[in-house]
Amino acid sequence: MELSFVEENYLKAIYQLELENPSGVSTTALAEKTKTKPASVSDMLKKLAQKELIFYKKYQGAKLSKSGLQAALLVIRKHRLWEVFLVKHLSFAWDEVHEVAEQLEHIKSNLLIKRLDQFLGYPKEDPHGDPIPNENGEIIEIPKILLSDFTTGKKAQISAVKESSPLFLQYLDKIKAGIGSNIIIQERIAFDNSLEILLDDRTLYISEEVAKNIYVTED
Amino acid sequence: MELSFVEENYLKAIYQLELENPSGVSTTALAEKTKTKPASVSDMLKKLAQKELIFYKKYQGAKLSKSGLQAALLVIRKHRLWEVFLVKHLSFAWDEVHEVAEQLEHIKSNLLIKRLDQFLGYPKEDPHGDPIPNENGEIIEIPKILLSDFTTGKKAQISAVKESSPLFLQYLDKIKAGIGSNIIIQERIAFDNSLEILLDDRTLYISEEVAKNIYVTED
DNA sequence: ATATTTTTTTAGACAAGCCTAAAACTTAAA
DNA sequence: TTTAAGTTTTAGGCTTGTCTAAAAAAATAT
Ligand SMILES: [Mn+2]
Ligand SMILES: [Mn+2]
Ligand SMILES: [Mn+2]
Ligand SMILES: [Mn+2]
Repeated sequence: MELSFVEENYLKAIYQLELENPSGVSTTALAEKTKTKPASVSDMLKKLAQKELIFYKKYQGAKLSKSGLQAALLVIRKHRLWEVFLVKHLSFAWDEVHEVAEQLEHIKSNLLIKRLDQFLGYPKEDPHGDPIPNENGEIIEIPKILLSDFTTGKKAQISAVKESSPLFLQYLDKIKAGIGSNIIIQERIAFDNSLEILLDDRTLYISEEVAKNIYVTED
Repeated sequence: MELSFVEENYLKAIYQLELENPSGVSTTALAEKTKTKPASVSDMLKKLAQKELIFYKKYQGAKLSKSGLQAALLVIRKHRLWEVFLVKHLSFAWDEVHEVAEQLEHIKSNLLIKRLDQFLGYPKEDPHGDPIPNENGEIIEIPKILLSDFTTGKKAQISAVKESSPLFLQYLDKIKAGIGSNIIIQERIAFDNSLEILLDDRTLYISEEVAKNIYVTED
């Protein structure tokens, strides 16, 4: 079944929201994510349900079906492969890729994505540390812990970022925090939940907001 | 001014038809090229004229304005750069690239196209021998002679193809004719205007139809 | 349990691009 | 020069995806 640009974006948005809220995705949340109004979302949910891409009963939120999930993951696969291409081969910074990848992810050509994957050397992760689904739409979600939830004193590495807005990523560049950086929480400041951290042997302070958008894996 | 996907395609189509018919492009020709109906073209011409991308008076055909020409050439630039990328880096055959490039040409990002150009080493021509416009939308149309119009007995090289459908390009692959191949017309067969040619030292026969879709430059 | 607030859906409209059928204009033929 | 044929435009409609306003349902508070 041939999906439109817009349908693909809705499926992707449902996938992302379902990760945070596995019980079902609400109309308002989806409207916010897709930058539309709830009324528009209602229309689209009806349409996607009719195409059996989602499970949906009035007033009860939406969930991806098998085929909807597959479609969403193939779009995400393309998005992330293009991000790798832009960073590795066109010297884009990691905060510059998302907007372009939002367009490139809708290009329809199986050959293209196959050859791109090959050209890139079958990468497993995108520049933000997110896993790249395989050609069957299967993904291995790596267990990630938010830095804000991590144990004080233990060694860890930055494995991904939750937020990937240019402003946030530029801030991380500024403090020289990237995927793979070593990190230890030295102290939690009770006053504002900010953290004193050791980042690749440099001591610095980061806000709770920042810590809530960095994923780490134990070393 | 932000152009839609569809508007970009119309401008490109007008550009291509204007090359063959500099006096102005007819509604029916444009409908054929864009695979729409003349009625739809009339609507769009009105819209493009209103945006000052074309000159257009009812019943009198269309011509690109300065800004319309620029816009068309920037789309063509992107199309051709992507074709080079697909052939040189993703090992696409020259008959497989056009369809994908039709999609990629509409991706909007100045940075992307700049970096792609750099990555490719600032190519001057696409895989079909067509010149790539520069970043200002300027193009140097190389003087090309159709093989069917070329002098018998003179040495020449294949410099471009007019038609670039997969079927035609696959036929050229089959007879091992590519951009840069050496070619001499040995004899014109009066009966059907077919040609006996010497192609890189092999003698073979090609139809008039084929000869009308190959451009050569004198050696 | 009832009332109030919030969320979701429906109703009705609109823009972009497309279509068919009919009218208007242009060109070619008689 | 009138008629016929071909081309182009207009009129009216359709689809996709969006919106605002109003109605309906669900969640929350009294
Ligand atoms: Mn992204
Ligand atoms: Mn990413
Ligand atoms: Mn092409
Ligand atoms: Mn080409």
